[in-house]
Formats: sequence, C-alpha cells, structure tokens
Amino acid sequence: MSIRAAELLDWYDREHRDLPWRHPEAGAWKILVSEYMLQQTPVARVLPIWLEWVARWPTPSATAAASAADVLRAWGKLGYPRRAKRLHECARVIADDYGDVVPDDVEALLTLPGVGSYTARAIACFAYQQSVPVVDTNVRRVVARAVDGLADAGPPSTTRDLAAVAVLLPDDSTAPRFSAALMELGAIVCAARSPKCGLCPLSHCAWRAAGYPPATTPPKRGQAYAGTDRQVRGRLLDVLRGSQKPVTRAQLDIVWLTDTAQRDRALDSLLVDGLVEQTADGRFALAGEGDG
DNA sequence: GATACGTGGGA
DNA sequence: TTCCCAAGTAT
Repeated sequence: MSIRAAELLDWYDREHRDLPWRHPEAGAWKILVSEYMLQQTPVARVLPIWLEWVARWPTPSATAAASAADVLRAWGKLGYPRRAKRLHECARVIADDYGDVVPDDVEALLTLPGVGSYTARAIACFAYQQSVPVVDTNVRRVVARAVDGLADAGPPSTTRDLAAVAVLLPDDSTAPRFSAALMELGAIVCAARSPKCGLCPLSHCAWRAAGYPPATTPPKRGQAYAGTDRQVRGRLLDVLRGSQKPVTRAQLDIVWLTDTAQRDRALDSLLVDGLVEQTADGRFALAGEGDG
C-alpha cells in the first residue's frame, strides 16, 4: 500500500505545528541548529533553548566565536552534550571553509561533524527545498504502518530506509512538504506509544486494513539510565556548567560516591570527548573555558 | 549490526 | 512508580 500525497499534504497544511525553524525567514543555519538539538530530543524541550541560542548566535561565525564552555552552558540540560560540541565545531568549519554559508548538497553536509544521513538530508530538504528522502524515526514508523502494515519499523538500515521513502516521494516541488508532513504525522498522530488513528488523514493505511496487528518481534529493552556511566557524566557536567571557575577533584567526587571506579571512568571519558579540560593546577573546567 | 551517549515528561 | 521514548551520530 502507498501513501496518497494529497491527503497527507492537505492534513499538514491544516494541522502542522507552528515551529519557528519552519518559518521561511529562519534560514539554513537556524534550521541546522534545530536539527542538532532535535536529535533524540523532544520539540517541547528544544524550543526555549533554540530561541535563546539563535538570538545570541545567529550565524555560524558568531557561534564559532563563542567559547566551547559558553556553548555547553547554553546547551544546558538538553542532553547528549557532545552534540553541542559538534555544533560548535560545525560552525567553525562552515565559517572557515564555506564562507559562513551552510552547504546545500548532501555530500558536503555529510562531512560536517554531527551531521549524519538524517540531518544532511533534512537540511538539504527543509533549508534548500531539495527533493531528497528524509528518514527519521517518525518516517520509519509511518511507512512501516501505512505501507507495510506493521505495528513498528524493523531495525534501521539507511540504504533500505532511503529506498523505501524514495519511491513514496512526490516527483515535484511538494517533496519537502511531503517529508515534513510524514515526520509531523509520525510525531503527533501516528505516534509510537498511543497512535491517534481516529485523527489520521490517510484513507489507505495497510496497518488499519489489516486490523492493527500488534508487533510480532519482542520489544527490545532499552538500557536503564540510573546507575550508568551516562548518568555519572551528566552529574559531573552539571557541576562544571554551574561553575565559572575551575573546580577541584573533590568537588566532582561528591556527585558520585557509590562507585569510585565508575566515577573516574566517567570523568576520563569526558576528558577524552573534549567536553572537560584539566587546568595546569589539576582542577577541572568545561572545555574552552576562558576562550572566545 | 550493536552499543554508548542525557534528560525529563507522559502513560 | 516504572517504563518508554523523543527530528541520530559515531565508533
């Protein structure tokens, strides 16, 4: 079963959320910033950070001129702070190598730090109106249901997923809106947890036609967060974000008392990732503190 | 292909 | 309260 573009586009025009990075005046850089922030992070949490961010650093060169520490602080508790570091590095590359203009071709975009298959195509599509497939988790789920009649998407495969969406893409200038609509439908109607099929505009959904069969593969258990290195890293970084001055080892140690080996490992990984630096006197600070 | 990588809100 | 999961990327 396929997806009728007209149904999807009409629904999108009626029901889509008014998100600022979708406004025509946003421009490629601010769209790029939104894409980094939206990687694995809900719109509601991104919105306030994005608004402050693009007002403060409206261009790649403005972003590149900021210190890494300021960038990490502005990122706040959005999560996965390596994204902030990569965004900062990306800004420098675009400022230095691309004349402060976000490149418009997928191949060049893919060379930027933090830009993978999804983000490269999202920028080409939404910032430059190119008819390239854009595949995120929402799109994969909508296609799995509406086209394949399955409750959930199978394991991701970039090659396979791109090909599946490519055949659905309208062969005209509506392609970018079609991709945005696919993502929007997955986000607010064809949701993972409780799909609102009563509100779905698609009159030909294979999953519905099959009587909404449940997933056949057992749900994969995501790893617990409590007690992981990720949680320890988060705690350590939170201390560093909150201090304008370098902190002592003891100030970091108190955030994780239960497993000192794990705490040491977490701190070391932050140093390796370049998110944290050690000062000459042995204290610790956010990377690039004092730069810019 | 599997795994590491933050955080917080809703069911 | 616990569990799920949210516009992925890099290794």
